[in-house]
This record gives sequence, C-alpha cells and structure tokens, in this order.
Amino acid sequence: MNHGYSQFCPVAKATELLCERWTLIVIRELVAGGRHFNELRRGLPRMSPTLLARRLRQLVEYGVVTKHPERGGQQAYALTQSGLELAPLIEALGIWGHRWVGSRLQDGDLDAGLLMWDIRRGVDGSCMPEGRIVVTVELHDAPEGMRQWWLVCDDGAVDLCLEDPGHEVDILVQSPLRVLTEVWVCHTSLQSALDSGALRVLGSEALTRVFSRWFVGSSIARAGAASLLTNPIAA
Amino acid sequence: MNHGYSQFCPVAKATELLCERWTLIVIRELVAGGRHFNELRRGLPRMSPTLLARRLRQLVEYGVVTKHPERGGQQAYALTQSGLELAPLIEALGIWGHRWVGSRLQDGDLDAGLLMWDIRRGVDGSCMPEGRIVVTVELHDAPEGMRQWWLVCDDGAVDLCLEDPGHEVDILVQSPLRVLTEVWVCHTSLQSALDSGALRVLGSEALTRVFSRWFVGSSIARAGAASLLTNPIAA
DNA sequence: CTGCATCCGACGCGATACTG
DNA sequence: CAGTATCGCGTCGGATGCAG
Repeated sequence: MNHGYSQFCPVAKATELLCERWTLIVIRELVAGGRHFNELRRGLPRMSPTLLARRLRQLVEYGVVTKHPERGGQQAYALTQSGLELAPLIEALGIWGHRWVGSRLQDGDLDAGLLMWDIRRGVDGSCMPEGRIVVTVELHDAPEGMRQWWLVCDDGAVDLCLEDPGHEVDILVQSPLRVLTEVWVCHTSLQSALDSGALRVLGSEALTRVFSRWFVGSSIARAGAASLLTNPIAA
Repeated sequence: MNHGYSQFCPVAKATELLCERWTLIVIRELVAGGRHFNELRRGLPRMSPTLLARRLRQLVEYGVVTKHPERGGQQAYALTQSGLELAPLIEALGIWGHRWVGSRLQDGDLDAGLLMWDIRRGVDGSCMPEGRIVVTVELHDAPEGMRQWWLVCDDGAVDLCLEDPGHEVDILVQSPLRVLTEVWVCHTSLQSALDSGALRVLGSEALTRVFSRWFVGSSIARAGAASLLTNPIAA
C-alpha cells in the first residue's frame, strides 16, 4: 500500500493529492500570487524546502501547476486551469475555518513575519493617497528582531522592510502580536481593538482614517467574515 | 512542533483538522448517511479501526461530529451544524476530482466490496416497481468470493448480500469490475458500456429499461458529470 | 457482533546542513 | 536563488486482542 486510499470515489482521488500535508497551503500561496520558490517559502516559514520542492513536483506531475524557467535561472510556478479551479475550494475552506475553528488561534499560530508578509500583499493600495506613505508597525511582544517593521507604500505597490528605510514615518501602528493578527483575520474589528486601547494608530487624522480602509484584513478572512454576516451561527 | 502549521490563516486552521489522512473520507461517509462504527468501516475498508476511532474522537473534539449511545450499546455518530456545512465542500472536492483526477483510476482503486456497498446506498429506489426485485451482479474478474452479489430491492429499500438469498433473480448484470466501477462513477456512460459489450444487463425488457434509471451512479460522481456538461474542459 | 486498545514495523515528515 | 543530502522521530497502517 502506498499513500493512496484505494478508493474509486472522486473525493478520495482528489484527497489523495490535495490533502497531503502542506499541499493545500502551497496552493493557497499560489492562488495568492506567489511565483518563485523563495517567495513561496516566505508564506510557508515552517515548511522545509525539501518538502516544498517535493510538493511542487507532485503538483506539476498532476497538472495542477506548471514550472518554467525565467531569465536569470529563476523558476516560475503558476497554476494551470485545474489549479485555478481550486481557488473557490480554498476560499470555501477558509470561510469554514474562519467560522468554526477561527477562534482556536494558539500562541504557536502567531508569527510576526508571516503576518507582516500577508499584510504586505493584502492591504488595499488603492486607498492610499498619491506619493510615498510609510507605515511603521511595532509589535512590542514579538520575538527580538521581529518587533519593528516598515511598509513603504508607493502608488499602490507596497514594500516590506525589517530595517529602517530612512524615510519619514506617516503612520505608526502599535499593537501586541495577537491583537494585530486577530484584527487582520477579521476575528476582532479594528474599531474594537482601537477602543480597547490594545491597538494604537498614530498619525495625521486624514491618514489614520485612510488606514482603516487600507488595512482591511486578508482576503480569505474577509470572505469568512462576510459569510458570517449573511449566515450567522445559530445559537 | 505538533501536527499543526503554525499559521493564523483560516485555511491553515481548517486544513490542520480536515486534511489529516482519512479525515475527509470519514466525513464523506457521514455525509452519505453512515451512522455506526462498523457501518462507517464498510465504506472505509482500508482504514484501520484504530485510526477510525481516533479520527472520530478528533471530530467530536472539534465539534464537527456528535456521538451518543443508542439502545443496545451502539454508538451513533452524526454531523453537527459545522459538519453539515462541510457537505458542499466535499461535493466541490468531488466535482474537482471527477474532472481532473477521475481518469487516474489505478487497479488498486478498484474494490468490489466497496463498489457494491456504494451502489447499495446510491441507487434510486423510487424507480423500481412495487414488490421485490432481485438484481444479481456478477463481477467475473473480482477476487474470489467477491464475484457474485445480490441486491434485494423492496419498496425503495435495498439489501446487499454476498450469498444467494434464494429469491428468483429479476435482473442479471455481468461486467468486469473496472467497467462497472467506471460506469458507477460516471466516467463511462452505461449506454457505451452496453454498446461495447463489456457490460451486460439481462432480464425482461421492462426491467432492463428501469435499470438504467435505477443505476444512476454515485451522487458525487453525478454532480461531477453534471458540472462537466455545463462547464466543459477547454481544449 | 460492536467499538475500540495495544503493539510493532514502515515511511513520511521535520530540522539542519550543504551544493550548483 | 533553487533546490538536494542526510538522519532521527513521529505518525500511520496492519495484526491481534478484548470488553460490553
């Protein structure tokens, strides 16, 4: 017996491929726009490169992902049609997870680097005014070396730095890691985090108002929160 | 590190629970109506009872399944609200699997006992005329002892036997295991299997005509085939 | 018969280090 | 940057046993 289920059922055949450890998380990264090996790794900090390589190879083999070389020796991964059709499935899984296991965030699930990486690609750049806006995030209880971050927004594009890029800071965010994470995954509203005083946003009034529209939460979490509104949990 | 992903993303949290080995297949069995431990086992012939017990315990712990004793010392498992909300997800997974990995049926995926068990609960009993109808299935290339089956239909209910119940046979089906499986999962149409001569349905003309409406294929495979019609794979 | 618990062997996985 | 090499451990599968 290999790793299969020895079942003809289409659910079992799909599960054989998709529900091996890490596979769906890798696909989530690809759906979110990851293209290169080490770019994917940033969204998968606890996955060993060996296993990521193996999973990508499997996905290519099953026709879910393509891999082709770019100039400079880089390899570019992309979802095929069959992979793109997994996007609604990932979203449904996220909605279910948000609704039913979202409150089970253990301390071990908190990760400052992962959070900031997800924020970098998830904020709504179209909200920001023209020109360069620098947002500093201070996570005072994060591990040493992961406490201060800079998000440099320039015409919709966002850069993430762990070292001071030297620009003037426009918005300063201060929060415990857990609070910022819970706001980002739409488990707590930004407003209630502000009201409680756990999270602070400092800057000009105009910019702090923009912040609340810019910092909307990860797209998957937003979908989960939206489905909660239309379909509340029965008491 | 335990078995988690150390990620706050709702997809990762859902995956931690749902995408462990066998978990989704167990839920599929519950969605399909399985209630008791050994009833579930019939749909999971390659899963060890130890692991099934462990998975059920996990699902109860996460509030996806409830377990309560019935008269006679039996335990009844049932999906909670959160478990019921996984049904569309399972279906979507089945549709994807049918579309993209359905043709990857290896010989090891064929299982006469599992097929007949799935047929037993998947046929459309409402098509059958009043009174008792006995359908015999002969899978001549199945393993010794799994070659002849009786489906006794009585007012919508269907009984599956591996030994001759002694009634008169109304419909006789003869087929290789692979052909009947592929028809059941809607990978081959019943008509083309009949035309090729691989599959034979013997009996009165009226009953063999009923058979084609009765033997419609597993519900998950039907959903997959239907989605193929409305959304064909681009060439 | 149902619903597990226990033991053991195999292998998938994680961590770390290293290479073209 | 994009992986491969190696090794130890944990989890899974299979067989067996057993209580209600």
